[in-house]
Amino acid sequence: MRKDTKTLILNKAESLFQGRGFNGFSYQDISKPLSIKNAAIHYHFPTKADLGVALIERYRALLHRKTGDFMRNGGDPLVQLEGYFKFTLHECCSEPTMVCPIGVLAADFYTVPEAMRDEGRQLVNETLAWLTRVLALGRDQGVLGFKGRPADKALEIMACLQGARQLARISGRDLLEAAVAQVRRDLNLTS
Amino acid sequence: MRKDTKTLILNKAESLFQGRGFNGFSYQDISKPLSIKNAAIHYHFPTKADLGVALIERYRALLHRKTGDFMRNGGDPLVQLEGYFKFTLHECCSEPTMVCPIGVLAADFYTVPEAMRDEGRQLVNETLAWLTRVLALGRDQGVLGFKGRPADKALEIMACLQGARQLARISGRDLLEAAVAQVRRDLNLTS
DNA sequence: GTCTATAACGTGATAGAC
DNA sequence: GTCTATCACGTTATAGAC
Repeated sequence: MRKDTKTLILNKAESLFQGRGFNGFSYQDISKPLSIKNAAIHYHFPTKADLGVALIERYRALLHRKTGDFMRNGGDPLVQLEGYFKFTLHECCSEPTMVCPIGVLAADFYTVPEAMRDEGRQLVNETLAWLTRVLALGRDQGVLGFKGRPADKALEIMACLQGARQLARISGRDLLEAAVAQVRRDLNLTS
Repeated sequence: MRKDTKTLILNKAESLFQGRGFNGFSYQDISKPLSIKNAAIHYHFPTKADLGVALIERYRALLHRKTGDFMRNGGDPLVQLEGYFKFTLHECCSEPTMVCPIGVLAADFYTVPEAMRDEGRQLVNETLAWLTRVLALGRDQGVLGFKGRPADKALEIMACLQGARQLARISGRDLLEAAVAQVRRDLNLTS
């Protein structure tokens, strides 16, 4: 079950990226625990910018896969919304003390290569567009209740989950679950 | 109208901190535009940790002053809520492209000295407690409508504003205003 | 593909003159 | 309170052997 070095580097870099920010880790932080040398990292990712872009690209691909999975489940908007909440709570980050890639990207935005910024913009826009469709469908079917345009509600929900993860990191991880519960309450979702 | 060097350093550091994160700027980034030397910064703030703590402390004091001002306006919960929205939209950051101190702190949390983390925890807890009181009062008076406990709604609102600022930075600044508008809509606030 | 060795630079920090 | 000069270290990155 061993993986190739490139994947091991990406995995380690990902947890460092989400744990300490793009400027909060160095090549040494990756190479030492993997028992390799810095030069090996440079072979796979010539510059740190290349590594950063690869990280965002991989996360974006993961999200594509996930929203695709949600969609495949009969297209039921409730199932899709549940999938999104579950992803946010348990899959978007390897540990509860991590910050999701979008949060890291936002904080380090102007210190990061333009290619990473581009990836981030697409990530945000795609997620908002997907969530807007889910909400519109749910309200049309009468299984979701909210005021205003679906696009605005989608923005509010995504922002809330995004911000809740920040607050949870600073002040206690249960804040994330409490925020999701309140979002569900607002949408007239029981259970 | 000239200010003392210590304040000038703090001002410059603040915009760098909110613009690039705690690990995204150096003493040179402060000293060069101010036409002073690095050693002058070390005189006022012996270590970068001291500078970071001073930044959070100052922001926390600003927020205390603001929530005090809100309270003084007759204690009307609507006025207080408006003040909070206005602060978030226009006063919490010097420019719309900045990230608020809490967002920066969350991203850099584990790379930052413990004293800064402590300040951050108090900042979050105090703000949530204040907002909870405002919401409870507003619902008791019948001028605000929401489901669930005031503490959960306060968390949701604060998280939403926090996250909206992130998304706005990545994908366009109008997202922040749109998110606030939706929060107001949810609370049955017209205008 | 991974290594050793090294370059070129920026970093936070300190000592001591003025 | 601010300066010059300097330190010890970590950083990203490259060249070339294996």
